[in-house]
Amino acid sequence: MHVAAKYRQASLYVGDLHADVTEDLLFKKFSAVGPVLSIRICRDLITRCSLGYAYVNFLQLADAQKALDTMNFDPIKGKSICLMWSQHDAYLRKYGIGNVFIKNLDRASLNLDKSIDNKTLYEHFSSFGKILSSKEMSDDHGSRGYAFVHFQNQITADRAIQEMIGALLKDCRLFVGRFKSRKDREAELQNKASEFTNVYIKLRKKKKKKNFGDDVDDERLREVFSKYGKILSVKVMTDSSGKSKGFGFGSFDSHEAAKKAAEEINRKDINGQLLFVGRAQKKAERQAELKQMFEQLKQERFRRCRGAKLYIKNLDETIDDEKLRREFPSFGSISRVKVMQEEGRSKGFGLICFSSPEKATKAMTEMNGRILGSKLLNIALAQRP
DNA sequence: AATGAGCGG
Repeated sequence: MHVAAKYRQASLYVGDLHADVTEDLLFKKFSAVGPVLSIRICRDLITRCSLGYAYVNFLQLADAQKALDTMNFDPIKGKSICLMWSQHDAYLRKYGIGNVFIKNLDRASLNLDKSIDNKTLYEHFSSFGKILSSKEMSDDHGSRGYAFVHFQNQITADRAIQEMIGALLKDCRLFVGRFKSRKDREAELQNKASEFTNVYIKLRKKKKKKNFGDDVDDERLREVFSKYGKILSVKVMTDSSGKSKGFGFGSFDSHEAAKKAAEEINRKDINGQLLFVGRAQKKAERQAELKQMFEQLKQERFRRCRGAKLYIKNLDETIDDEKLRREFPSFGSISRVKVMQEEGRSKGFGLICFSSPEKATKAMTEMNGRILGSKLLNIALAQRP
């Protein structure tokens, strides 16, 4: 066997190194398990700054194994090192075969020494077979409650999953499963969302009455939903005093029923109020969607009003949107009128959008300086931002 | 609830 090839077998990759760790320091540490042939910390060619990883080449394979078994996650200069067999083939390193995801780990204790948790995890799971790498994810606040253990082969990984799923670790019932890439996971969630069985229901906004009347309770909601299929549960959300928050949820036993309910009740009315019914979303998802819709609306409005928007200043306090609109009737279609308000009171200025710049200009020349209520109108073309 | 990142001479 070629010399280089021989030593490569006893070569360890050392990652997560503190920038100040030196070859000397590593040599002292790893020589404790057996003779070390060479050590190299990889550095930037120009600055010579540590790239945060190194190779430790042992003379004996058994010593490398021993280092891996006993020194993984040991802190050097306060930072836990991460030991792996040197593997130059990026495909083999990154490919997801044998990679296991673990969640619901205990994160109650703010454990600043992350090496302990990592060592425990590594020791626990190495009883199933050879591990390429493992890590419990953490941040400044401690464990994030999930981890990865990458086994050398899938059979071992599946056995570990089978044995460890539902196992108790520090009072936490673990979830263990095959690792899924972000892309796969997103696709899976998308799939699940399209097969929804939970629906959200509320009244579409009106000026005064925003939500359900107080007369819509669980029973009434059950009635509304009942003709679409078997209902597992309904719930009108209430505040701490038991008053309806004006929206609720229904859970069906099948996607078909939920879909039918959403399609058929949406835009129908209940006690004369128009309803919104759709797939129940998580709050963050709903908020993101609303935000995006609002942005789009704003942009559309901006495009439509380009060059045709007037600012009206010095407005009498008694003038609201409707009164302002009525004062500009003869200049063609007005697409939008808005009197700016603060706590329900006019701020004394507003804007009007016309269907064309010509109509806006005409309106301005004819209306500027006119008296409305008790004040002289001050009109200007809105500046392009 | 949560699905990573890392490889020289």
